[in-house]
Amino acid sequence: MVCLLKIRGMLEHMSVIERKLADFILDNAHLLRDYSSQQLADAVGTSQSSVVKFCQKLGYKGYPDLKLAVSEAVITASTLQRDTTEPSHSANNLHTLVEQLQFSLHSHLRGIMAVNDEQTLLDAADCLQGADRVLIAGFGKSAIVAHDMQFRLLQLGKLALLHSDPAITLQLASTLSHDSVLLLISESGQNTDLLKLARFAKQQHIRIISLTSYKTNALSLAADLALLALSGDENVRVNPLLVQMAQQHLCHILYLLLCQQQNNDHQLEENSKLLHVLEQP
Amino acid sequence: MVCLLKIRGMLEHMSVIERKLADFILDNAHLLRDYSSQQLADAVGTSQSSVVKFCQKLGYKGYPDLKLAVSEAVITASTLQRDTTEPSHSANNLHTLVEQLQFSLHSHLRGIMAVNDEQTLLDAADCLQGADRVLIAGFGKSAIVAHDMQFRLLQLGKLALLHSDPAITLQLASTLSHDSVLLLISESGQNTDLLKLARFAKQQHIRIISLTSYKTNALSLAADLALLALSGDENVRVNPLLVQMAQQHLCHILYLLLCQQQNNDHQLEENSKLLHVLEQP
DNA sequence: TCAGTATTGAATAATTTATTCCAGCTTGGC
DNA sequence: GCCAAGCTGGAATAAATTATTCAATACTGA
Repeated sequence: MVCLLKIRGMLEHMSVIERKLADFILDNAHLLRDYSSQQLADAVGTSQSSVVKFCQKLGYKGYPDLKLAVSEAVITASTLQRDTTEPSHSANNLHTLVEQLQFSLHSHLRGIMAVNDEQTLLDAADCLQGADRVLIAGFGKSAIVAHDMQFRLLQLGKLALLHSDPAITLQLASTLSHDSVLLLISESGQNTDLLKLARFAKQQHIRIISLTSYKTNALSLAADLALLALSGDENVRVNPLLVQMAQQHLCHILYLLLCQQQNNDHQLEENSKLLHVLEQP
Repeated sequence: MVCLLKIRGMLEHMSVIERKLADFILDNAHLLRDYSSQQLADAVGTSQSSVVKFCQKLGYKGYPDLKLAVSEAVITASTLQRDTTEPSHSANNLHTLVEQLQFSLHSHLRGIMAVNDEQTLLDAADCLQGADRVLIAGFGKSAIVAHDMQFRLLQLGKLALLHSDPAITLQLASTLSHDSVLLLISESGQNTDLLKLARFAKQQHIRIISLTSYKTNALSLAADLALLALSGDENVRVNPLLVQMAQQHLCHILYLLLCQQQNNDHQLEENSKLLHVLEQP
């Protein structure tokens, strides 16, 4: 499961041969079981050594390691499908749509703990916990996630800054201290404004947490802690939804971790009282 | 699955060493993944060649073949277990947290089609489809959902208005026509500003869609179409997350319905090109 | 006891996988 | 536009893993 997601997530950053290998594996995951590295190389039209290098680049020890991971993915996928009464082709259009969306979402969220190092998540929570203030930056579609995260942090009584204007966000950055944290949210990890922010924060020795959707990108490289919300649904319309939901899910996990850490329920209660007052006429 | 059964079935007819091998594999099936034939031989106290012969005797081509079969068995067993016996109380805190969150989320999203009338959803999509513009209103935590929905609609080329200030939102409402739609998002359905908007829209005969979290409330009563994103987790910290995710999920369903209806992929592509440009340095 | 058979492991062959090294290509700086 | 640096991919080769052979030993039934 995770393995194929990982491959899909890296598709963009691959060379021609790597891409061919990736495509073949994604299309024929079930065949890989009976392929040796040489056979795979022949099937794709490359050399055996390139296959091995491809595996290692993806983070596997070698070919057998990848092969096993892919086999696992194939099996879990098929069992999961069997279990969740899989996307039925019922006569009803709407129900099918919803079922498929929920199925994809469920599968993708499950992959989160696999692509993110456990320690990184804990560290990120610690980092936020210790921060005197957090500047969140995310523009475009990432703004939604940023907005969400800001709300969570405020709910915990943590000063979280966010502005939709990149220039003002930069100004806000200048108010940060060494104890502050910069949280950068971007799907591609290439957004110029965020990179500027990252550069500034690096100069000032302000800690950076990134939340992106590809393993290696300018932002995650610049970050002290890099969180990932991979995805990789082939449906162009569904994929962005999944990526976003995955990002928010990660934020929610961080939020719950922080809740646990400070374990001060009264803070939360006060806040919910506050909101309750706001909702009253 | 089959593999381990097969081994068990042959236990009686095995020699001493074979028996030792079988026992070890049955007891440590999960370890086999990382064992070479030599390592297994050492672990059992026999020779590597005996391991291979054992595999062949069982009907496998060789050691890697058996290894793969055992791995498959382990995985199917564990996935089945994970799926049926829900939130495991594993030693690991973080994993437990995440599993529970995902489990709750999955269950709650599944309930969406039960609490929402199918026709209402379709009508809501039609309604949005036909609107010349959509004014979205949602404050506080609902603002995140509102933000999300605005983004989706804009992506479809639909003019969607949203402002964080209630007063300005009211001003925006005055620009609506009979062909417009007002989308009101609120958890409780009691927010005064939203009720004011609803009252105004009613006077002007502007259609209202509500998205709330309780079956009967002032907003849903005032709305022409009432969507529901119920929840009800006992955990005070998790519940708000679930409610919000459910609301967003509903928005996403509407979005996908609209996609289907207009079925104009090029609009989407144009937009993604647009975003691509924005992401470039 | 002894021939016949089965089992085992050391040695070795065969296969598969991993690494090294070099050629060709792209990239970025001057 | 050119050169250096770095990256990519493949041939050759090394290393590792797996499979086979074969001889020694143990067991079985007469």
